Amino acid sequence: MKVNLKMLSETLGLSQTTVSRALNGYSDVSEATRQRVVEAAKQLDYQPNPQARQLATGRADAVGIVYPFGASDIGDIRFGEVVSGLTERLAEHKLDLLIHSSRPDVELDTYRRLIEGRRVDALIVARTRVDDPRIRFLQERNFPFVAYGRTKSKLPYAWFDFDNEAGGKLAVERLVELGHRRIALIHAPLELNFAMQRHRGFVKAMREAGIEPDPELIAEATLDRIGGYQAVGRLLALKEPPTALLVDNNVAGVGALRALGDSGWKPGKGISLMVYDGIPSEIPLTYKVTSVIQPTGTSSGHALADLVVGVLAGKPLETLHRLGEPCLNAGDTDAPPPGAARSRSSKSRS
Amino acid sequence: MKVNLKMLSETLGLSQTTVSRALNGYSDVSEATRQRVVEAAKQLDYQPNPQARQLATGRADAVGIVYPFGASDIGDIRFGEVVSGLTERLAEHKLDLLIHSSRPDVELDTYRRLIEGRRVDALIVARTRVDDPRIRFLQERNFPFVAYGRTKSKLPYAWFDFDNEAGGKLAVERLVELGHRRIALIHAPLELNFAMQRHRGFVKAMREAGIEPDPELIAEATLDRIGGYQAVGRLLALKEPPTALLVDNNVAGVGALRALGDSGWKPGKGISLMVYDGIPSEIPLTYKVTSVIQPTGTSSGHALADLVVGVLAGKPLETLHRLGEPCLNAGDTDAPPPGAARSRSSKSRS
DNA sequence: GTTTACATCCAAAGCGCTTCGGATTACGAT
DNA sequence: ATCGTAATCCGAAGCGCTTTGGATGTAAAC
Repeated sequence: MKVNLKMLSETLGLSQTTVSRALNGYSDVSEATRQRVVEAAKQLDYQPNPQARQLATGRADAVGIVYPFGASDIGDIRFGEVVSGLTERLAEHKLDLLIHSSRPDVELDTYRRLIEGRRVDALIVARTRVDDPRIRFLQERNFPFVAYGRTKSKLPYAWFDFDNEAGGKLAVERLVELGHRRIALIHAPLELNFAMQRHRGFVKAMREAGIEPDPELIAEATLDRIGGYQAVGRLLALKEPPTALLVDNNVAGVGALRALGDSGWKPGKGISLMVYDGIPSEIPLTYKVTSVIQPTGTSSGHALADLVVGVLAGKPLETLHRLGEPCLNAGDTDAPPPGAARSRSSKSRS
Repeated sequence: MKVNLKMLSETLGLSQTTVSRALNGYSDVSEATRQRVVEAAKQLDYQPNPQARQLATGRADAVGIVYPFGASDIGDIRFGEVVSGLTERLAEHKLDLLIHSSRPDVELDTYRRLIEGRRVDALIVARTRVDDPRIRFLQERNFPFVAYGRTKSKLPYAWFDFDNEAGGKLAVERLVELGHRRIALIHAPLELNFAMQRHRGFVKAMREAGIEPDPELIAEATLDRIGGYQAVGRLLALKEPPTALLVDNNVAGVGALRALGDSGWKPGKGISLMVYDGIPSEIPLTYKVTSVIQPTGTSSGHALADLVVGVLAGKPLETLHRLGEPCLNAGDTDAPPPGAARSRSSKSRS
């Protein structure tokens, strides 16, 4: 038989009020009784009924995330890790994660249902777009949320994102250290926030290195394998092809890798390759692609959870921003430009 | 201001009882009033408070799934799809999906928390093991659950699984049609349920085709890329190597593919390759690997959801089994055995 | 005209928890 | 003695819904 507050309080000879307050850490119950209560609760294996508590407090003790229906492309590889870190950290705050999926066209309906049905206290908006209707929707109703990725918005909101500009800079610096000057960027469409930021980081870093980026070497590629494949084809066909390649996402990166392979390229020789986010680990078996990687999915999940907790605690939104620091993950696809002295790269600072 | 049952019933001039019963489809309210009620509810945008309802009914209107913490290997690629299909179908029954993650060593604690905290009405046990403590745990407490994958258990339980034997048969039949007789199987450790079943299907199908499987051609491989890579190496080193290769999972399959590539193999020539589950679509760009594939993740999700609903409805567990039918997905890695007439394969029935 | 049987509707009692607004006691301060 | 204060504790009123056990009215059965 499930024990409830009433039973617990009766066996203790206390009122429900006191027991409840003792358990919830109120200050108007003596330390002695609190001990007794806690002890008895453990003894009887008392577990408060969440629904009753939620009804009384008006909270839902859950946060929601809407999963893009049927998605299995970019980001998915990491999604599991994010969920993992998220639920782990949320659990520490007694929050559950409610996951829903919906097709993009009815996404807002799903949001509406979750909000108006009071099933969640906050939402996490994944895969933000540059101009994101979901965020506008939530801001209009003043519903707590955390954005996973930034977006254009005048109003303050909590977000977690990667420092995409810094990542571009890391990549360029490394390639320049290797001796490259004709560095190409293959980037996703610039309406995507991350693409825009990475592009900006690339250009800025190039200029800081004293190299004016050659427009010819900046290739837009659709966010799929074919895009990367074709972009490499175009770049290799130039009269003066690049000596190094930076791909701003791993999906196009796979295509780029394949295109290089088809052209007889071998890792470590000829063109130097660097991919943002890292090629999914299943692919290269015999060598590793050098990449600019983000914090792990798990730590992103933790960060998101912390932000959610902050939002729910009513902290000012301006303070609720986290920027994940990218880092360089050296692989086997670094290569000096043709004719360069190898010494350049070995002199490089870590 | 959020409208509740009381307000709704007052504006209608009816009792809360009647309104509630009207909304919940009881038969003791006239069709006329039901119409009025439904209409008014829509008008006022009435949304019942789930917590209150749950408190009153004792249900949680949610099902839980425990996600293996930090997992990013096998199955993950599909996991998103499964979740997607699951939440979609569950939503039709007004059930939410609660997702938790936990490290394997504290998995049972997570289960206990979810159950005793009454946060969920049922659980989905993913990635079943042959002897699964989680299932024993749930059966002991008589808590509703659906297993995603079968397990050893005397007691009846609801499960969804693939017809792994049938899949092995499909594969073998196809290879035999192509003219192969020296067919190798690379399989995961047999303590894994799926591996055992697929192995059994392979052997059975071979015998039905009149071929006694050569133990030399059955290679166990660890469930990772290296395992597949090494297994292929061993097989190719035989005095009489196989002319066709069947890999029972896509993780080892990637390794096998790489091993073949390193040996100078080209798809469609030399060894015929077939992989269970299909190589993740990111990998081969210029050709497709022939594979035995399962129903999509989404449809698995649907099936799981249906089973959950069945369990909650109290249907006899013996009736709550679903077997996903595998099918052959023709790719470019089919190849006739050396010296065989091509006509064999073209004569094959679809 | 009285019964029986439906068909409709409703009052009130929970579900198990939180919390507001006191009550009670003890004790040094006045 | 009396008062003020602080420290503890508790009664009772919800939170918003479902559900039991009738009440009421009406039409068919006797």
